[in-house]
Amino acid sequence: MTAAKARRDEIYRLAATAGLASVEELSQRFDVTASTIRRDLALLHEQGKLARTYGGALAIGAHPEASLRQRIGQAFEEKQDIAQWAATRVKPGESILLDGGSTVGALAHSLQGHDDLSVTTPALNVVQELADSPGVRVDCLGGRFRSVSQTFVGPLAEATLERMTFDRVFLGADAVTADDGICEADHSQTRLKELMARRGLHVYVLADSRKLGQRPFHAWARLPVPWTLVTDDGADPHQLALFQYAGVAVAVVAARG
Amino acid sequence: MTAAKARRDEIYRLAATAGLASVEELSQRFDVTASTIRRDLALLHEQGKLARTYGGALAIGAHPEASLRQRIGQAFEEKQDIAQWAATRVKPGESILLDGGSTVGALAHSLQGHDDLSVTTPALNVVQELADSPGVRVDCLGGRFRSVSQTFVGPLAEATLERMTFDRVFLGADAVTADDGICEADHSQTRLKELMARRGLHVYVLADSRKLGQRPFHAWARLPVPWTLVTDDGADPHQLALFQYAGVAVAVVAARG
DNA sequence: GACAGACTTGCGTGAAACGCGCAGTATTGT
DNA sequence: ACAATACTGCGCGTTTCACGCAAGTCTGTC
Repeated sequence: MTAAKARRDEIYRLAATAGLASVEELSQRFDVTASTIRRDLALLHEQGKLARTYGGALAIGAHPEASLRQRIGQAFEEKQDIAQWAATRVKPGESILLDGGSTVGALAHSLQGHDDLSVTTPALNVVQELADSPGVRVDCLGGRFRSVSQTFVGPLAEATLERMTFDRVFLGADAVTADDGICEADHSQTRLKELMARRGLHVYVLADSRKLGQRPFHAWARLPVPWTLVTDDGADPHQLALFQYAGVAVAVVAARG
Repeated sequence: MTAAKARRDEIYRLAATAGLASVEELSQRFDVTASTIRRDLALLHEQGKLARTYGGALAIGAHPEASLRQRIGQAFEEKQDIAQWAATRVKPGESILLDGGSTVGALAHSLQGHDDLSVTTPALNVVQELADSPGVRVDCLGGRFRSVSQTFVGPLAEATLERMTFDRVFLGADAVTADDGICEADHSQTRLKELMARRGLHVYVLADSRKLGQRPFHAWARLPVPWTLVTDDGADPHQLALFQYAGVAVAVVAARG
């Protein structure tokens, strides 16, 4: 197999896994020029294996929709790595609670095909990622729908949650600080997150490094220690120290996982 | 509905039908500049309704909503008429419960822009139809997700429902008979429908005429009379008489209403 | 081992498509 | 009637693209 063929196969595999791929990323990953990647994509496009987009390509097959949303945030690779680390925490037979957001969505994607797993979530993207995985039971919380985050919030969600507990809870965040916890745009969102955190034995917050120490909004969800921050190795060591000092367990996931 | 919204709906419909659409074609068809089309596509892309390609857009969700969209194709006009009649029943200030399925989905669409309305539903398509209507509060029941019907079912949905009542309940059906009620493929579905029917003052079953008297499956939801059957004027009079004899109110909607 | 032919790659060029901001117009809500 | 919002067209600079050319690589044969 020539290097070119191998690369095309790999591109196809990557695109099918992640849902989409960019010319830029691919050219860096394989250390070839964008021209070459474009020629590869054109070829794969002719073969009907993937669709061409502006600046990249899109898988046609199984899961275009949800994975597409993951890419909307920028730290795609980091989120993928964080998600994969988190997926290794989950053991068969467990009941877990998955929050919304693209990072947790990536985790849901990684959990496809897992066996004997109960997943509960207030997030539509999680539901759709896992809806057709036979070994995974998915229950969705109801409630008022927030279209910006594609999640359910409010009394209905909270009431449902109060009758459930979980082995592990995975939370997303718009931003997170050591002092104040998770930052969101909306109080209904933070309220639900606090409640979610109280319903689990182990609580993980999945946040790529650019979210650390940011304060873009003014609604906060405080989390009772101990909990675990999962982030990537682009994080500022000083920031991480702040979290550790506050009693938070920190897991740093190396890139290229 | 503004021209812009109508155009975007149409673009979405076109793309979903044809599979893809080009900026050039769309701009000619609607007689607007390419910029406008690009903005439309960007918006639809954000909403996750289609994927952007170089020079156009590509329909996605071949899997997730394909079954639903196929059924939308069937008896489309009739469903539209039935939905519009049903929408006139709904008064401001009411709380209503909307089931899943394409006919009730069409009703949800007709309710866009209504004022001071509380809608509860176990169906994803209803949620998404009404998510951005300011005057409509949408609450979704949680539960186990059935991807074929895009609805939530099971104990969680039932438990939530038991703490609510409604002015009007609008049910869909795979088929409906005067003797046995609503026919569905799945017992979890019929169970939920029975419960839904019990929570409302007025119960309507929206079913186009080809569903009347059919028995494609063997799970049945019995409904306590009185309830109202809403169908189109393609219905066999003998069938309608059977319903009336059983104590069911029958509303026949004339085509092109 | 040398050679020819097919394939692949990087680079440069011009064209196409893109996003963005601005200003004018239409629509909506009060 | 008025203000706020949404929409549209246009112009701008930028990004991505397709294509051609020359250099480099791989493959099979003599």
